[in-house]
Amino acid sequence: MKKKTTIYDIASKLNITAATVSRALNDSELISKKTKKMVLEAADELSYFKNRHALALKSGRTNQVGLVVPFINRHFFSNIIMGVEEELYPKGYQVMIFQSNESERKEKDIIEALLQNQVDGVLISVSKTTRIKDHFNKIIDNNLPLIFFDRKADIENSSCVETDDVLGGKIATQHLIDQGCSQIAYVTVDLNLNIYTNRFKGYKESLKYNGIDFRKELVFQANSDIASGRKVARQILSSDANIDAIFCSSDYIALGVMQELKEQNVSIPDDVAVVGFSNEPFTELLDLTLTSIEQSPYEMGKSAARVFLDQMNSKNANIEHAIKLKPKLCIRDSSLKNNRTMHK
Amino acid sequence: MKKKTTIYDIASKLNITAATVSRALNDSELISKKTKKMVLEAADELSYFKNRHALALKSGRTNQVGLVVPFINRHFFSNIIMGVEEELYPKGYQVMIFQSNESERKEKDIIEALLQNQVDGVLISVSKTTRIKDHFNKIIDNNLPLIFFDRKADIENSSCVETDDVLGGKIATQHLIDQGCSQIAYVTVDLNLNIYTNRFKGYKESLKYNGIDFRKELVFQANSDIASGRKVARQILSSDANIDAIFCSSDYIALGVMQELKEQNVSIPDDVAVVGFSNEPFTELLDLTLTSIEQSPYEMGKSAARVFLDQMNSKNANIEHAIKLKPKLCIRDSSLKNNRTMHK
DNA sequence: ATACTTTATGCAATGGATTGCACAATATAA
DNA sequence: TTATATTGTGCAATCCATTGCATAAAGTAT
Repeated sequence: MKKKTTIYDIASKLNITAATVSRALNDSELISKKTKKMVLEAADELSYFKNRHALALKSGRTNQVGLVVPFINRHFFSNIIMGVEEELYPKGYQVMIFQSNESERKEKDIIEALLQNQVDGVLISVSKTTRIKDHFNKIIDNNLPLIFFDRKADIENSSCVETDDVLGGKIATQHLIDQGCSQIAYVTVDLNLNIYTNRFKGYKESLKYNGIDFRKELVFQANSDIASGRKVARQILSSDANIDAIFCSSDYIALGVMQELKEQNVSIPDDVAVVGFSNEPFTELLDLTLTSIEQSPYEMGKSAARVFLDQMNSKNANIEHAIKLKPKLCIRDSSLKNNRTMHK
Repeated sequence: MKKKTTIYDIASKLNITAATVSRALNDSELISKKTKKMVLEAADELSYFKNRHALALKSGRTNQVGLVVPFINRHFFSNIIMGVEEELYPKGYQVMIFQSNESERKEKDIIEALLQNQVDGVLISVSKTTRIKDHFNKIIDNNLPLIFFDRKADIENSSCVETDDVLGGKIATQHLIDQGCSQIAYVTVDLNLNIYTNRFKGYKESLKYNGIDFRKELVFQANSDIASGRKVARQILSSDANIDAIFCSSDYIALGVMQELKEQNVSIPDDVAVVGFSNEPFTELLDLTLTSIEQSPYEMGKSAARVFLDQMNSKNANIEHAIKLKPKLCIRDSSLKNNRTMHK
């Protein structure tokens, strides 16, 4: 069982003090070149490396930030992680990644652990089930930057980075209208969640802007999965609503919808155009590629990381930032009507 | 700027010593119930939490493990992370996740950082570009468990968990043969990488086992992407090889192949059956779903985590484990011939 | 050669929690 | 009441690196 090498080991080997070794290792100008060289060589020989815990204990800073997401293995979140990492790693920060599994309990535990770790800040996307917010306030109480991304909680002195979902809803709807559609069904997920109410809002605003009446009977509800998409497609087809487009607030719903429409011999996009939301990787791998709204998770991660850095550098953890990222429309086959068709 | 609460703060508030506070917080039986209660209440009031760095410094243990993957946002790796996390989190370990970006340089840096963090062990999937292995030996030198998963390096006293790729190649090929195919084209990626040579080996072994001659001209090379898959499909179709199946060592190649075959009006699976490898999420989302080999990354993560725990518990970090996980065949439309067809 | 800089190093405290040993306080036995 | 357990706390060292202050050694000026 080999003991770890410390500066004391180096010091005693060279018959000098730990203080000198420490200074030499940190390239202090107080130390002669000769000694520095000696120390560096001895350090290498003994395969020494700094103990970050001793450093953290002494300095109170760790150069670590906590990053909490509901699930690591979702396309959206894993790309946010990428963005955060790539922004923070070059600045010397280590990113500690945790997943809450959408559990309030685990989220609390994680934040407790992060505080114990004395992290320099926390970036988090709130779990769906979280109702209390003591744990967030603890972060603020400790004077640490707290940055929410995608899903926020209402906490004073915190910052947030999110997608402009209203705009997302708008541009998707506008696109369908531009393609000549006017009877646009809307499929929403849980309207208790902010992101979905906002997308819905965008849909309605866009209709209004284009002078199209909003029809309540064109709004349907589903879960964010394929089976639910198929089911809602059947509902839509069997209703009297004579629709020419379906805007789904989730790509998985859109996929289910497309599968069902195809089976029922409804032609996409000519009979019915389809648009999804989130731009999941599969959207462009399908035979009939799916138009969708890109939320740029990678950019969101970078942006959140930059907000963190800002707050750190300005010494004032309390400046609040609120950033809304513009979503982008990715037009694909499911909604792009053939020009010849349009000219008829 | 609020200072962090320490046991000394609690101690002075209660006119007792830090030692007593420490014991009370750790529920030592040396401390009276009355004192414990006092301490617990004061701790809560001052919103105290332990400083993990002080703990780590004292004990030399951190209950943290390092997890290094090439990229976090790959389906395969993010699910490995899930597996590791779910196995280790309940045991009180924190998993520090890092990505090497397939860079040897970054991999080295990360391991240096992990050692500085005094992690209790390292789980890693080696970057493609890594040639040197000093950094791995440093881990072993420090007597820490080193567990490779999916991609290993040849390091003494380390363990590894990997997919039995030979078996994967075999079962995919056997399946195609069972479907009545005998002229099976094989598309490989870089044959310098272990996983691909092993899959190829499985393909050949299976042919032999079934008494089918291996034909060199049925082997093609491609990169693991869609465009490359389309290209290789064109090559295959324009060659004289009269094939009835294509086994691709990557799902992305298989997707490209299927797209191209469809465009050229080759019927799948009746004219040509197609099988991929890795069971990417999109395989079951396609119109024509793709048969593929599932490598169970989640299980791989769990398994790697268990190996780590084993090594920790046996006090002997040096026992080597070598685990091969059995891949599973996921049969879908791209290879499953209609029974009626088969009976003809 | 003496006084004064300049340069290089050492000493010792610090950060927060733990823990072996010592000791005080209380309880029990004689 | 005195001797002996038993129970509850305190003291002080430890883990490792940093850093203000003191001091020794070498160099320069007079």
